[in-house]
Amino acid sequence: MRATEMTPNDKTNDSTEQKIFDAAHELFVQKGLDGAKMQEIADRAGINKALLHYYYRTKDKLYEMVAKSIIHQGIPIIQKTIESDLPLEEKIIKFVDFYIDLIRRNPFIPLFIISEMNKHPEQFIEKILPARLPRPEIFLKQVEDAVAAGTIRPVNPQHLLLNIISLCVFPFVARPIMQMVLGMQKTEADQFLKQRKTEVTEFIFAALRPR
Amino acid sequence: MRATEMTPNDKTNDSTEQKIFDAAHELFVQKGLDGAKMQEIADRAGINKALLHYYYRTKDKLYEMVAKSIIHQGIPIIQKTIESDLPLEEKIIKFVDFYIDLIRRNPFIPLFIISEMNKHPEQFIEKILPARLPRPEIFLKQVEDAVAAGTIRPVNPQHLLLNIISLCVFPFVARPIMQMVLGMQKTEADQFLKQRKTEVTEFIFAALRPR
DNA sequence: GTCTATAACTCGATAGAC
DNA sequence: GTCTATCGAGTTATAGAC
Repeated sequence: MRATEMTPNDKTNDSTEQKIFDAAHELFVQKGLDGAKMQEIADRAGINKALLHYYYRTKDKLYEMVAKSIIHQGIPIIQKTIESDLPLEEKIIKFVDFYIDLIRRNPFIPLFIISEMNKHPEQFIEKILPARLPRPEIFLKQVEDAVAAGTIRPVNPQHLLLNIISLCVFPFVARPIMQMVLGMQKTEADQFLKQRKTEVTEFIFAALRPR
Repeated sequence: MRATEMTPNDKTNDSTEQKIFDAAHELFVQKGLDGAKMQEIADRAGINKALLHYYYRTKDKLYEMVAKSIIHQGIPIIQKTIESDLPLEEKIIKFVDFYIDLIRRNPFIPLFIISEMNKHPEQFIEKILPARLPRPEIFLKQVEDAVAAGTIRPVNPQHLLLNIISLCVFPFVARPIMQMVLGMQKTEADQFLKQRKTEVTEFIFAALRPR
């Protein structure tokens, strides 16, 4: 009953423990802690309900592991980019590029994080979030400097960061509504979201162009 | 047991029925259909669990009423603005203004809609969404015309609409994460979000300025 | 390690007194 | 209309055989 002993090659490990974890990952992301049922997780993993408890003891513990892995997966790449010492323009391009790629590969993760954090804030902050989150100070300073140097239009650095993230993340989070309002089918929406990278980058740079 | 007979002056009606509705509203918005419990709703309303069923028969029916009222509350104002024949510039200003006001008054609503729509899509589309959603065609056409006339930079109209909505909505949806990453306290975050209206408007117009 | 069976519990819903 | 008491379905969790 060692849930903590992760084998090195996570990806192609089809041990029972891993199968359970993968099934749980899928269902928790889709339905949240309350919506996902242990029976369904067991079914999807192709094993018996009792085994879930054998490997992970409780639903909460299983959830905790899944949520942690989700959070810890995306953070380093964001962190590396935002905290790097690349020049501002390059940094923005890279950030948008990596971030949208990351979300396209895991489109349900942002909504999972946001809504679970709203529903179970204590649990999330205490048990799941890492000690060290990406620190935006370097980026904010770079923006200030660029404003002072006149290479970009005067903007509040924090609002700018928030704008960039909003433009990257929100369309994926609100995808079902977007499809309805813009009258898109699934494939059209896929196509449309694929264009976001260039569209967002252009939009941001246009907004930063000094007068 | 008439849940449909809403008294005209909804707001200052502290009938039992209304108290239940308000408590349910608060909890469903916060925790969603699965997370909210009837016992908790009863407690918050200061009445007994049995009364919930007396007035609203089932949890699903109660949820349906709450969700409908939420959806139907915001739509007309969005619709009026986006479908109006105001000139493009004014329309964008008004849209951002109304939209951010609406969300500031009901900061949990967008996340509620998005996540419930993801978790219970059939129920939401069939029972809760109104027959007629806001139609963006007029707006999209206006953008095309403005691009053709050279009054704004060439942009894809659909992406522009999505950008505007993203900039308005996302910061409120992701507020807890924003607070953590930017290291803000509640009051600071309030203050910061208050600035979004002008910040977003400026950002959009800067991005649309023709070269 | 994996399964069947079942205990223990949560929660939505109902019965019935007042 | 409102309450107490309780039922019954669905879920998490455990016991125990293999």
